[in-house]
Amino acid sequence: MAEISPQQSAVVDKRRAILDAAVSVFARQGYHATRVSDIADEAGVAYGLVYHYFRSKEAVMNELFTERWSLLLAAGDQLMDGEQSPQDKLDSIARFIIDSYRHDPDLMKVIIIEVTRAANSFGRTHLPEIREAYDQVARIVIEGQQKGVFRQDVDPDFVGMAYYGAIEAMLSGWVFELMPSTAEEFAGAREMVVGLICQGLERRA
Amino acid sequence: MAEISPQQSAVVDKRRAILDAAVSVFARQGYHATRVSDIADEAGVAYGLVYHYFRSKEAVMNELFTERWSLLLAAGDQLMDGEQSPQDKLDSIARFIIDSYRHDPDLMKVIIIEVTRAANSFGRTHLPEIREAYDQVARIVIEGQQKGVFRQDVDPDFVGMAYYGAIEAMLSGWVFELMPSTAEEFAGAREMVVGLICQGLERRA
DNA sequence: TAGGCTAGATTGACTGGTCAATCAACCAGT
DNA sequence: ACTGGTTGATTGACCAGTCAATCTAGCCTA
Repeated sequence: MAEISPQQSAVVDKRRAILDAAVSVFARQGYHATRVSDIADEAGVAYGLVYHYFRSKEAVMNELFTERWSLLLAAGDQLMDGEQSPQDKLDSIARFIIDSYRHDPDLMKVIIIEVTRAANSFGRTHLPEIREAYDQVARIVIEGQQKGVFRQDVDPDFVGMAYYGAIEAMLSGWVFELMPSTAEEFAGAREMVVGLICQGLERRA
Repeated sequence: MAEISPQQSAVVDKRRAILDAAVSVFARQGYHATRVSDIADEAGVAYGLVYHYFRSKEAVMNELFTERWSLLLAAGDQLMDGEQSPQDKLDSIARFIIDSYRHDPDLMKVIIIEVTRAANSFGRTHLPEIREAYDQVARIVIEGQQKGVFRQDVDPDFVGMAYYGAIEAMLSGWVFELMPSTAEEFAGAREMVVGLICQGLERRA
């Protein structure tokens, strides 16, 4: 049989294939239960090739995390300069994360479970980048406080952690199918977290 | 005479020693990085004795989790019948968790990191018990809605997850020393989460 | 009271299986 | 014939769990 679909570039990007395979295997079995041979098999590639492109199994995971997380941080940075209200900025952050999940559930599942919430394995390693995301929220809170729309008696850093904590919990609910994950659910859930936190942050008359 | 437990006072309780040792080793190295021999060494006991008292390394962890989590659930159950306001009930739950952490930081660290947040290893196993805790919060929210003090447009189950998510994030901050953990910090942090969520839940005029 | 019997506690060397990582050989394109 | 991608069998380390041997304490019997 002829090839079903010829690759666009002359050389098939095996490195990419390995990363994509890793995402789906990690998502299915979890990082620890995944053997390097599982990744190679899923990618349709020889075992050793994984080690040609990556220093170790851990390096594969790190690459996956960094690729996506840097997008998230970039989106957050861009937000900071915008003209939106602090509430809308918080909403945009939640939206970006949830859209990431909708767009590539496996990848986000892996990142949340194996890195963000796995605070003593990969979470340890990537703590600085994770905190950077908390800090973005904190900076939005400070802005809201300066503008007088948010109460003064909360610690911005603290809100940063709590905000991400709540969003993570929500994603976990979808990942583990504790909650339905239809398009309406995604939107509804986002409005709920953002609404809950924003009203919680409001300065009172 | 029906004296207290026969040989418990004379003979050192090795089973307890093993559990206590496991807590501190798990807290120090994490579950996966802990060898059974580490636990035995820390307990000052032979390797094989661990298997005399426990079916497996995993069974040790399960015992630790269940011992403490059942206390938490019991405290929550007792709360439900009380006369306190919904807000005070939410506060009591946060207080109980934080007090648990103050009383035995290593144990709570292990439970949070290896079970509660490790949603695809032990978290999977103990999902029902963990959800039970979310449900307690959800029931409090429902009560608040019925009394008319909480807004109607939030899903109680959702708030349950978000509430625990926020508290977990806070504990993680202490565990990983991202935030100071003095007595005042503990109290201040509790007031902050509870205040944030309760104001977020308030029905508006 | 000594001696012997039993059950349970305690020991740690050993086994069996798993898997990350290596490496020498093999190809394909130039 | 050289370079760099590609292969997969092999190695070597690690560690959970087993097991047979030893110890201890209570307890019965003579």
